Amino acid sequence: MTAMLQIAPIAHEALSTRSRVAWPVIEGGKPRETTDPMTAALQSIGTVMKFKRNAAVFSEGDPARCVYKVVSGAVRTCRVLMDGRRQIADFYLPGDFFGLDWQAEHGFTAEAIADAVVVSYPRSQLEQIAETKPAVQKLLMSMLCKGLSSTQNHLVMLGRQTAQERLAWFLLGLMARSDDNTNLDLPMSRLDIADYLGLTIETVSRCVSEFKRKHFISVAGTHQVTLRNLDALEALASGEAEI
Amino acid sequence: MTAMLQIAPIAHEALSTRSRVAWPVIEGGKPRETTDPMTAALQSIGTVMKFKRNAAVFSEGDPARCVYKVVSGAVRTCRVLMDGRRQIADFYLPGDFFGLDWQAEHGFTAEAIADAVVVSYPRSQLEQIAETKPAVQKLLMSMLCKGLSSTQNHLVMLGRQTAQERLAWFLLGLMARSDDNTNLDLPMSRLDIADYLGLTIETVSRCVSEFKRKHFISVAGTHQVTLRNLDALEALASGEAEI
DNA sequence: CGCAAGTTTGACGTACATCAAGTAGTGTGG
DNA sequence: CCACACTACTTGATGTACGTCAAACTTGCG
Repeated sequence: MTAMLQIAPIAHEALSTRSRVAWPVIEGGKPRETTDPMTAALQSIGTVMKFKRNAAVFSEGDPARCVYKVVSGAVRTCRVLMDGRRQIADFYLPGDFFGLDWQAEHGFTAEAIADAVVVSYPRSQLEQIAETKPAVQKLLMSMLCKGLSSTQNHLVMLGRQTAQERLAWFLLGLMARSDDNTNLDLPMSRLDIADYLGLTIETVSRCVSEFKRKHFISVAGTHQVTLRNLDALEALASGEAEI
Repeated sequence: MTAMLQIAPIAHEALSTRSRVAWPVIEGGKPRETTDPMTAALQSIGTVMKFKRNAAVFSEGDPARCVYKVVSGAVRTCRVLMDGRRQIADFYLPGDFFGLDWQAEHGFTAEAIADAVVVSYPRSQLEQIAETKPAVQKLLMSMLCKGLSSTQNHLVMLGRQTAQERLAWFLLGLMARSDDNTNLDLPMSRLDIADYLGLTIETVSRCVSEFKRKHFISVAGTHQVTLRNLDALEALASGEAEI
């Protein structure tokens, strides 16, 4: 509630890693960024940073000084309760912006799911640009609105959907973000999925098995999923009757 | 996903009601609005509207043409699944703005909880004002950010908290919104609370009884609650150990 | 290869949902 | 003022979806 304005710097723990790891396949997908006004205006003020798997980009309570964009890899924002329960608010894939809190402090911790490259944009400079360029201002607003809207959908899912409905919703959401390709690469672990969907790892695993049995999906190597029956998945995700 | 741009007008069903009902006691509380730049700029473009209990201010899928402010009464935003399951995204009390979707369509339905008076501001005019007055622009951004932040907190609660923790969180949230007065008026029904917290009406009722038994709260007439042990409630709400 | 981390599967427990009666509150008309 | 109905809330008995605990199985990197 009270903004404490702590002076702790943005977490740079894993900034200088140069590990030669294969980037997640996700990066092979079509780049989400075309030549929008934002990209041009932002190129100059961005700083490239690298993070190893599980390294924090920023932590809950850090002063919200920057906005970030995923270049490669993937990022999650989450909060951990005192007894270890964790809720993931969102996943960010290449091209996605995150950390747009625009308040005194970040309310969530952001961590790299897989080794990630991220560009950071100082908020102060971003605000300057926005004041002179209404197009950028509007883009910021629209990004915030999209975030709000997706968070609200997440809310409904967590409040009222069953485990199977949650998983179907999750898979279709991922599909929509990867140009409606039914071949999905899940950069995150089962635990991440569970904490995103408000379930346990075991329940997620059981639902995946159930979907395989019903031929809704097929799985290769636990991180490659192919959606095989979109109609059935969509019926589940939107809260229609069980089969 | 696809913006259909339907031409249906904003719901005006209950606009012209003039029923002489006692307004909820909430209105007696301190007005949340001081003389901010927004208020001045907005006074001219606002339209006052009245809604009877349960009347819709706007419905899911309506074109998002206006932003609204509660003058008196209370409003909820919710979504109903096909089989009747309902999730309430937020409650809005006098002074609160709602409907700030800033997208093609409203993602949720907004309904009056108690008979309500609301001011509507056309988005087109609001955008004009914002372009010339950066202060208004910033206020819009900050309102959006606050909404996002509160939705994210809601998310964690729905994903990872127990029934008792949810109720404690809810009561403390209401308290914070009413100038930290421990005497709360709940304008909403037990069903509304249940649908906000992702529970059933019976579970909410049982938790209220449990809190009474433990002397965390005392209740008069089902809608007047007094918080009697803030420490215990805060410990619960933030996910500390059970007692 | 070989180990450690991640995932799946099974047996069992529990918090919350569901179903079903009650018991306030609230408003209406005599 | 009470009788009536109606809606909202509470309480109890029982069910179930998902969590927990524990053991096997896979996967993938050193």
